[in-house]
Amino acid sequence: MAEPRILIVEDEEALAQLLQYNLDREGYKTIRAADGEEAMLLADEESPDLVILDWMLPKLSGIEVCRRLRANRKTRNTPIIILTARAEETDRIRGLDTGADDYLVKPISMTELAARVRAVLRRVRPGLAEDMVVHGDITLDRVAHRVRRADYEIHLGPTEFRLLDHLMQNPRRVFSREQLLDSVWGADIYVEARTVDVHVGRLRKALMQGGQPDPVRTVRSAGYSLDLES
Amino acid sequence: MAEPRILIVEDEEALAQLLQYNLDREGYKTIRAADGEEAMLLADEESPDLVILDWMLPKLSGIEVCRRLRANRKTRNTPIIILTARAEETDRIRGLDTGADDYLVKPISMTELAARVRAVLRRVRPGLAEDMVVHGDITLDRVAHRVRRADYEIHLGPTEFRLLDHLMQNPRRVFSREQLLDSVWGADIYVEARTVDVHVGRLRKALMQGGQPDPVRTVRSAGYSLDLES
DNA sequence: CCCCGTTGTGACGGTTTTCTGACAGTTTGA
DNA sequence: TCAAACTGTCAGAAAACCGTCACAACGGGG
Repeated sequence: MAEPRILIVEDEEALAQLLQYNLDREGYKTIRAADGEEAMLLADEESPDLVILDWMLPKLSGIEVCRRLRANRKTRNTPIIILTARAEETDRIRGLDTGADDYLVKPISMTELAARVRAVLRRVRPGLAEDMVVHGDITLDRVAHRVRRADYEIHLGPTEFRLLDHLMQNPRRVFSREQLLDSVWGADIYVEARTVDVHVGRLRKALMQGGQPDPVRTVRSAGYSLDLES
Repeated sequence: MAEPRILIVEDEEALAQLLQYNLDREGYKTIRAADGEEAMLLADEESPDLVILDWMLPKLSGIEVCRRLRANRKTRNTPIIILTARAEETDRIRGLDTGADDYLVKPISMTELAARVRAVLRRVRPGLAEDMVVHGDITLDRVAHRVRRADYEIHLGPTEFRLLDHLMQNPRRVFSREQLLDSVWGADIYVEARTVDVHVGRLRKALMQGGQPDPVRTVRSAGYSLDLES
């Protein structure tokens, strides 16, 4: 579940496939919706990390999809990149004010699209694009798949690794068990919410080798967060 | 929270003043730097919420400023909007990959600039706009689930946390016990009205660690309100 | 100044939430 | 193919929290 999931909302078959092909190659997981209604459905079910949205769509217009995504609590903070054929300024402004994060004018350059996607994702999930994440004395290396803490080499199982990775992307932020299940385990797979506790426990034990303080904070009836100091 | 501060990095006097004038009118506080070195200095000192950066600058080029801002821990997450005269795609990509969040091609439309600024700030600052509440020396962070008062970290149980959260949304306003029960406990669940007293008491005790004055005002036969000073 | 409705607070039993060790099934890699 | 590593679930223990009560303290009107 490490790679970001991107929802592509585009009715033109050819363009959609082009987008999917290129984004797949960049290491993203792509989902496709052919019209506005399907988009809303998938956005809710899959909770993607980014939505690429055509401005002209059958059934629901892009602007409407945009507005609804912003209105829905679950998708409120999901970034949106708009694809538009019309380059008029008024349209562009309207898009940004509806809550879109960026837009691209057709015809689209794939290199530029990739750059925009990286920029937007970096903003929303800082550390995602980077190979290393550091928080306090904890270092996580995505490439080497290694974790160190203050001169200790820490061995983590796959799940604990992804869990720590996710927590480190937004340090100090509290994630509910459900959120963690969604983003660490995956939105589709079902496991007991209590399972998170167990893995947090294992993560703690691993990270506390050598008498280091507990880096995970439990927030009663809310979830967990990565947080050194106290 | 106070109005967002914007650092404008632009060597052309005329354009700089135009930008300042318009952004001031939109309710932002603006700071001005005339070259790259001054920009780095001010960015570090003032830690603005957003940087508007000309691509062509004396002393330090825009791309260099951009890179350095991203390298500095303090300014790493500060959003950057780039102003460029050249519209070549390669340049645009380079800007975004260096860590810029958006760019505008000169000549600049002020309406569009305002829209971009709004869009970028909304993305980056949900933390200050709605996820954090401040009243006097008390700070409540909904995302990190933390409460601080004048350098003291305050631990609150779930109920006290929600209670304080609610009181802070309308400081100085008096809430009756029934209102508090409705909005903090929930309209459906029934508990004794006096229970509010107990939790207010616990909240007070927690908030007064370190000899701080009592921030909760009791209004006889009416209710409670959050109110520093008196 | 006294009375009485109102509020503050320590104590306490009960409940909810979290922690943790154990365990059985599954995957992985040599 | 087999052992080691990993995973999810569960149940009991521990911890944190909750609501209620009893009584003390308070404060304003009479």
